[in-house]
Amino acid sequence: MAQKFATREEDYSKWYNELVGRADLAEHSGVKGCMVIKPYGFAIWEKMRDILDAKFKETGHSNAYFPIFIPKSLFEAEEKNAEGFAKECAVVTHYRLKADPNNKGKLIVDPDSKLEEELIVRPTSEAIIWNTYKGWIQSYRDLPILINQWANVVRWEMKTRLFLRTTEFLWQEGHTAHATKTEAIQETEQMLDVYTEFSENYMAMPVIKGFKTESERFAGADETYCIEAMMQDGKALQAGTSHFLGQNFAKAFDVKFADKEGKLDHVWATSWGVSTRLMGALIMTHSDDEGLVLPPKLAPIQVVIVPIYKNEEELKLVSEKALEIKKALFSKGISVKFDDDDNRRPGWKFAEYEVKGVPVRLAIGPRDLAENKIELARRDTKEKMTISLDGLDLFIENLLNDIQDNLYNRALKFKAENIHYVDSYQEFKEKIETVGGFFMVHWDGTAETEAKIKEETKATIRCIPLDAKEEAGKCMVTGLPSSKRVVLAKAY
RNA sequence: CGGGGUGUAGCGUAGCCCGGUAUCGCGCCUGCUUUGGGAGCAGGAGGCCGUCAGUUCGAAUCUGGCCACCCCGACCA
Repeated sequence: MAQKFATREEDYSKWYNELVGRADLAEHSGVKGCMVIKPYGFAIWEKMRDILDAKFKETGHSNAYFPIFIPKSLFEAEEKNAEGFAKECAVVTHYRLKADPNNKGKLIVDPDSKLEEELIVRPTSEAIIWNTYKGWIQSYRDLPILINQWANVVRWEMKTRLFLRTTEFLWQEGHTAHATKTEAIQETEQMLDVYTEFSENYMAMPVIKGFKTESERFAGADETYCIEAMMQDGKALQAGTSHFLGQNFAKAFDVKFADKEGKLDHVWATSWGVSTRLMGALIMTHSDDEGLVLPPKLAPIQVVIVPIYKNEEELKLVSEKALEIKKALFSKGISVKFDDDDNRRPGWKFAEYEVKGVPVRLAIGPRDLAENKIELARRDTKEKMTISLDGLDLFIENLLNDIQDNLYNRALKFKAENIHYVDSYQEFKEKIETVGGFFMVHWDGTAETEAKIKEETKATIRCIPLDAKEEAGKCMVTGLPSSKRVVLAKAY
C-alpha cells in the first residue's frame, strides 16, 4: 500500500519537500543551493512561461537578451539598487584555471588571470539594461521601449528551498522606458494586472494586489506593487512584483530624451518579474496529502487513460477504444496520456498519477467496453464516477473547466476564511501564533512600528492593498491615527 | 553565517556508545503466475559506510578538517 509520507498537518515543510520529490518536479543538485528542475517540473514551468510570454507580447512587449555578467562599475551606478543587492552577489574575479603544481590532476585558479574589474553575476538586470538603453534613447520617438527577458539570475541566499528560494533561479524580467511618469505608472499597473490575471485564471490562485511599504520596496524603486498569495499553512508568498522605478536608473545611467519641444528630460522606468518561485506557490496552494494537485490549465498531462486487461487480446480491444478517446480529446486541445506500460499494474498507475496531480484519470477495461462506459476519477475532489462513452470528449472538456473553477473557488474560500480583522496588538500577537493567516490591521505608517512588529512577531506588512477602504482607525501598536488597513502576515 | 542534528546500495534504515570491511524493507534484474487502488512466489545483482586526513596490526565505528542536507535564528523573491 501507500508509503508513509508527511502530511500537511504533521509537518508542512517536510510535506512540501517530500512532495517536490515524489511528484518528480525537482531535486537538489551537486551545487549548494541550486536545484535540478526535472522534466515533469519543467513541463509545468514551460506552460507558465508560454502563457505569460503570450501575454507580454499581447501587451506590446518584445523579448531580448542581456549578459549574465555586469561589470562592478555599472552595477554600483544606481546606489540604492547596488546597496540592496550587494550582500548576495556572486562575483567573478578570475578567468582561468591551471594545473596545480603541488597536486597532480587538480586545478587551481591561475593568479595571473585576475580580472581588471570584477564581474557581478546578475541578481537582476537593471544596471546592464539601463547602460544599454542609454545608447538606444535620444528622442521621444525612441520611446517607449518595452522589453522582456527570460533568464537565470543568482542571489546568494543563506537558506534555500526547492523552488521557493534557490541560489540560481529562472525568471522573466520586464524593463521598460517611458517619456512620462503617468505612462510608466500605467505600465507598472498594467503588468501587475497581467500577473494577477495569470495567477487567478491559470494558477487558480487568488491574490491580493497592493503596494509594498518603503522598507519592503525593491532597491532602486519609487514604488513596488505586488501580488500576495496565501499558502495552505496561512503564510504569505509574494507571487509577483512590478516596480515603478521613477527616474532613478535614467539618472544613474544618464539616459535622457528630447521631447517634442526639444527639451531634455530623464526617462521614466519600470521593471517587473515573476520566477520559478511560482512553482512553489502552485504546489502550496492546491496540493493535498496524497500529492500534487494541478489546475488543468497548467497540467502537462490533463487526462490520463489507464487500460485494464487480463491478456493480450483484452489489451488490444481496450487500446483501440482508448486511442479513439485520446484522439477525440486531442482534437479538443486536451493533452492526454495513454499509459499502456505493461510493467506497471493499474493500482500503481492510479497512485502515480494522483501524486503527479493529473486532473482527470480514465480507467477502461472489458467490463466498461461491454457497457459502453468508462470510469472517471477527478483529482481535485477524488470523486469517482462511471459515465457513458458517448459524448465523453465534451463531458471532459467541461469537467476540466469545472476543476479549474473548483480549485480557484476552494483557494478563494480558504483565503477568505483565514483573513482576520484585528484591532488589538495583543490579540494579533496571540492569533498569529495560534490561527495564522493574513491580518488586516491599522498601522501608523512608520518604519519604526513596522520593525517593532517584525521583531516581536516575525510578521511583516505584506502589502497595502490597492483596494483598501478608507476607514478611520488607530494603529494597533501605537494608537496613532490610520486611514486604512494593511495586510500583515508571516511570509515565505 | 551562528546554535543543534544528520550523512551507510536508487530510496528509507540497523550497526557506531563498547574498532575485526555491513542488517532489514522498498526499488532493480531473471523466470513463472498476475493486472478494476502502489501484485505474489522463486532466484539474483548492487555498498572501498559523504569526503579528506589522523590514531591503530585493523576504522562505518575513535579524532580533526571539509562538503551536503534537515531544524532554529539572521538575510531574502
